[in-house]
Amino acid sequence: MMFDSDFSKPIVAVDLVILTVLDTTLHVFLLQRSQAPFQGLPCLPGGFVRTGKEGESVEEAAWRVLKQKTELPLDALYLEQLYTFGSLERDPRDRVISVSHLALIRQDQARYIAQDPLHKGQWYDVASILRAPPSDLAFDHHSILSCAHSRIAGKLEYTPIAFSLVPPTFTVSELRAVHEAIKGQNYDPSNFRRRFKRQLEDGIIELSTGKRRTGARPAKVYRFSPPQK
Amino acid sequence: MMFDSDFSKPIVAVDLVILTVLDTTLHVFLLQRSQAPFQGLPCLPGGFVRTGKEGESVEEAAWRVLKQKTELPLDALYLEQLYTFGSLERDPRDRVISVSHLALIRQDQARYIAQDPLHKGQWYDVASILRAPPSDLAFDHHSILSCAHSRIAGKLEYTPIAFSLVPPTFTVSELRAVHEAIKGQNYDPSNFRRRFKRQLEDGIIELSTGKRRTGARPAKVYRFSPPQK
DNA sequence: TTAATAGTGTCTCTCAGACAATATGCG
DNA sequence: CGCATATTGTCTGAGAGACACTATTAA
Repeated sequence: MMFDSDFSKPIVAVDLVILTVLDTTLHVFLLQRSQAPFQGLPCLPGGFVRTGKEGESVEEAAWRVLKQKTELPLDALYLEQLYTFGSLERDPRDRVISVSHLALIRQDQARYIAQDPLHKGQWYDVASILRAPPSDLAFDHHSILSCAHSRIAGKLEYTPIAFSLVPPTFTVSELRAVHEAIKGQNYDPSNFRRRFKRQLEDGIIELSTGKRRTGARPAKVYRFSPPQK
Repeated sequence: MMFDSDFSKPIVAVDLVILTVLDTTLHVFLLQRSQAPFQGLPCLPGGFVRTGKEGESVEEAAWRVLKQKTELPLDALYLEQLYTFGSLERDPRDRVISVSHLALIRQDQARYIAQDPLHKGQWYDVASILRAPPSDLAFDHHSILSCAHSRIAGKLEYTPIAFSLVPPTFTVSELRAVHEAIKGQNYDPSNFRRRFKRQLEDGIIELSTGKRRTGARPAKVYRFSPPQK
């Protein structure tokens, strides 16, 4: 029977594009490959999907890899599936199909990433990497990163995805800075504020207490409204 | 070495959501399962991704399955990857991860689907199936279909995806009928025409020759502008 | 002639971009 | 005080929805 043949069994992996906004620019978390192929090159954190008795779903695999390779606080993390990369030559060793994922983490939580001495995890500027030759990253990870960047830039327009990249309370400027980091362009503070206010009226956001100073003048602090019952 | 272990090898399949607009409503092409599990239930056409010497990419697998299970004219077909379904229980027999795809075919080409006597391929009304219990389709194919429907409805707003569902030349009404079939709602003919005209001015569409009668009065016929050099 | 669709025009509302103007805190 | 950012307000143009109105054909 077809199911017993190894013929139909490539390896399935998950790869993670973990993004955060550091110092007004979008950054991605990459490890350094400790062995061939692509030894020494940066690569996305990834791992194989487990099957058999200890089997896990693809989504569970993504969470597990996140936990094992980053030590990030999982409850502060946004995760969604991105795209499945399945070309024949993407791994020179063996046939590997990779289900890529997009993960978002707030700047104030991004520090907790483990500094695994073997892999030397590190945050890289996304724009620089995307400008550089694809071969600066291992495997087809340049394509995956590019795909992730397109996805988040697109979703920014019509979903509250930016909220995953900002602290629990935030000023209008802070939220705007996140948008600017992702889109790589500046927004008019006045016009951005107007869109922001609509979300306030819609009950998506609400005023918090206190003020915070990012620029010259302290600004009002907001938070996301708790989910409606 | 990790790569030799069967531990990391689920089966990878592709499943196809093939959509067309028949008689003003959105339809999906389904086969009837000839054996257990889910014997007799409708299911999406699918197949396993080949590895090894005759290996193929995930995308190639999708095209191959399309060819083998439908006999549709491939050059008249739009295809894009949708989402990867990877829960543990989605196939009761074995661990199968499915990379689902969305395919679109014009009504006038949709007739050529093979009537494989074993599987009884057939077009089903999408809205009815989505309204019915998920268990009316085999496996998790109800979820996959639902995902495909969301995708095409979303893309309709900001991409020229509807052009894949209309003949090479078409009237404004015909294009509008496609939009209405996908969204399940009617559009004001006047307002729809205005959006259409903008695409004309932008050079996306151009006037063709002749007229065509769908309603009482023959209408002008348009076509997509050939891609810019 | 009439029914039905093709096609045009208008009014209003929302929203985005550009940009002027005022407010407030810090050094 | 004076600078930088916060915050408010105004003007304009693009585009969507509602809807009135005219044009053209088949029956």
